[in-house]
Amino acid sequence: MVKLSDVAARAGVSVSAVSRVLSGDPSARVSEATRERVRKAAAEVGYHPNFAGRALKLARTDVIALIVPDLTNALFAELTRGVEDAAVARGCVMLLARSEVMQPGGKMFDRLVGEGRVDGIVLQPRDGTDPDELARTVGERATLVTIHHRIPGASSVVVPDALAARRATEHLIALGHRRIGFAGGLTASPTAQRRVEGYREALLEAGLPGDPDLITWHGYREADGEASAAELLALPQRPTAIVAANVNAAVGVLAEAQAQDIAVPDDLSVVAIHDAWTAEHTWPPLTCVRMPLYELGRTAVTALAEAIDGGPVTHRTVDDPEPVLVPRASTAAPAS
Amino acid sequence: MVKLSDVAARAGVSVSAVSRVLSGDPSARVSEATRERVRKAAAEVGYHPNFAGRALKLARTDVIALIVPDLTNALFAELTRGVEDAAVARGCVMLLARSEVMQPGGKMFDRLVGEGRVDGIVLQPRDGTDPDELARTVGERATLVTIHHRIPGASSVVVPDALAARRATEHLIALGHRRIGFAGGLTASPTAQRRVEGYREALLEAGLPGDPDLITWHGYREADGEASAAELLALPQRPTAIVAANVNAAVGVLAEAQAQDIAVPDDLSVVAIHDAWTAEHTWPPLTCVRMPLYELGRTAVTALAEAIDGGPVTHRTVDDPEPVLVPRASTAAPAS
DNA sequence: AACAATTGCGCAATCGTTTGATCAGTAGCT
DNA sequence: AGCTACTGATCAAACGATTGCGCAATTGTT
Repeated sequence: MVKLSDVAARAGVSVSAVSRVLSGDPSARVSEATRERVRKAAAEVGYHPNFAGRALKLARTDVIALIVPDLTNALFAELTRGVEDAAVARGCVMLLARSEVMQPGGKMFDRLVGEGRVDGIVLQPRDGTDPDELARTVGERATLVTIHHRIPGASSVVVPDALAARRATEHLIALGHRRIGFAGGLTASPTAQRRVEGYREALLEAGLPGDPDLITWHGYREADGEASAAELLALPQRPTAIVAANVNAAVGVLAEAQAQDIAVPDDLSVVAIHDAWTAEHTWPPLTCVRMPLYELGRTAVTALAEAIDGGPVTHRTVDDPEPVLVPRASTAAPAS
Repeated sequence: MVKLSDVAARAGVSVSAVSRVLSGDPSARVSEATRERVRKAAAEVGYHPNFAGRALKLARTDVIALIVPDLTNALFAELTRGVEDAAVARGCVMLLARSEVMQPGGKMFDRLVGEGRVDGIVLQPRDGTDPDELARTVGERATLVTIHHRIPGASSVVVPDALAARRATEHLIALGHRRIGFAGGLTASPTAQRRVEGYREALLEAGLPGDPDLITWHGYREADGEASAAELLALPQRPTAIVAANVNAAVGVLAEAQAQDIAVPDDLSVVAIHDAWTAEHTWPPLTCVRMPLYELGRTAVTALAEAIDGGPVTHRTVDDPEPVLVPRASTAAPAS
């Protein structure tokens, strides 16, 4: 591994000079001729600053961790890209981890923050995580930004959930649906709460009755979508359309409809909040409301960087671009 | 951040003694009484060894990187779990990256290995990567284990692709199919080559003719599966069953069949190589051949650890557990 | 021409950990 | 008592990069 002193020897200067030149210290007093020789020498031997030495001296690793509940979820693809792009733009490396193994309070989380392996963490808490307990276990030890959730003492970033649910519902209303079901996440999930709120607003505004039976709280996974659909389709007065709180749940809704021989979209329209490539390949392809997840990731990194630099705790909502409806084949006017 | 000297002061001993006790140095000559005091002090102040200091001294980070083409692919879930479990068992942290941003030869890859951020890398090359070029850009700079591919000079681990394809094909033959299509990956992909080989073996053994028209080479993504299905279903003598080289491609096959109003499994059976939770939620649920991807991940870490410790380059095939057929609803006896 | 200010660069301490060398004290042996 | 052998613990030198400070040499000022 080529080090600073190798470059220094080759350029015929001291290590300090090399360090200053290569790190671009503006207050460094080094002649342009020397700078040139140093840069040339560094390039020739292929110098890269040793990570450990640098981290030790600077007490900074330029690593940020992104912890999500489930890496395989297509929804995290956009988020991950956003976080990674923003991290790279700041010269950081992104360390990605599943929250299953990287539970706050867990051994691995301890290592991450306790051993000073990361400068900060972007965390999407799992559904059902208690915010207060999370705040307690993280405490002062790590710089944290949460997404989709707010916990005391940490910055957070969310997407306009209510607006997205509203757009989805409005789309169905515009098509002529009057009995619209909602397949939501867990009751405890603040995201789910915001979404059902948007759904209710849209109904209210259209002068439609809000039947509580039409709202289910199962969760965000396929199986949860199936359960929601089963519940809604068993209703004496079955809905003609369903807003699913998430693409995965929507896939479950489609599966349950298929299993019950209910044609989509002829007998049942389905619209999902969030978009992902998986939505294009279901049958029928899913109408979605696309959320600014890429920007969510970027914003989270911005918030994290500010917090690391000692900035105040902030709570942001990503509202650009707005949630937008992506019409596909799973929605149509009701049959009747 | 509490450090060694803090623990030492609290226990009333030198830092060296603390270091030796806590790192469990067997050759250390420290009395049991002192050991106890040190451990107690460390626990009381919540000591974690500083990552940077340790890495600097030991020239080892205990971080391994896993680089895959696409994080959102459900197939990587098992692999990732395997790598992570094995890494944790060795006291390592896993850094996960998309190969898109972490291309060997790219800036980020350079930082990873050049700055000494990782001890080694488990890499799944993207389809179409030239092995020789990969070997050249990585060179001596990083300890590497590739999965699914072999490149000169690096250890590798693969799964029994031929056997899996063979099991899938045998399943269809047992159901009574005689005209079986193959929706393969890219021709350049060695994985795809091995799979088509297994497919051919099964046909041969059953005494069925191997029609080259029945083999397509589009790729592993949904769209590729659709293209493969379109090609196969347009054949004058259409196959009654298709072996898809991968779950995602199989989803594409299902979508294309739906689009053409071809009923699965009544008019067309579909079996996918690999299993993933997504396969349970397609319509109809996909019959799959489950591959030992978790073990692939574990084995890759074992191979990497050996290579890091200076062991020889090895090439392994994970053959325990064997590929096993998971029957679901997408396969049945042919209609005729 | 004398002095101050500035430029260009190197010295050496520092970050936290590990580890070979060292040293004082005690026990064992003759 | 005199010697060796061992025990229990400390000292100090690394690892590689950063940075405040100091020291010449040069330039600028009067």
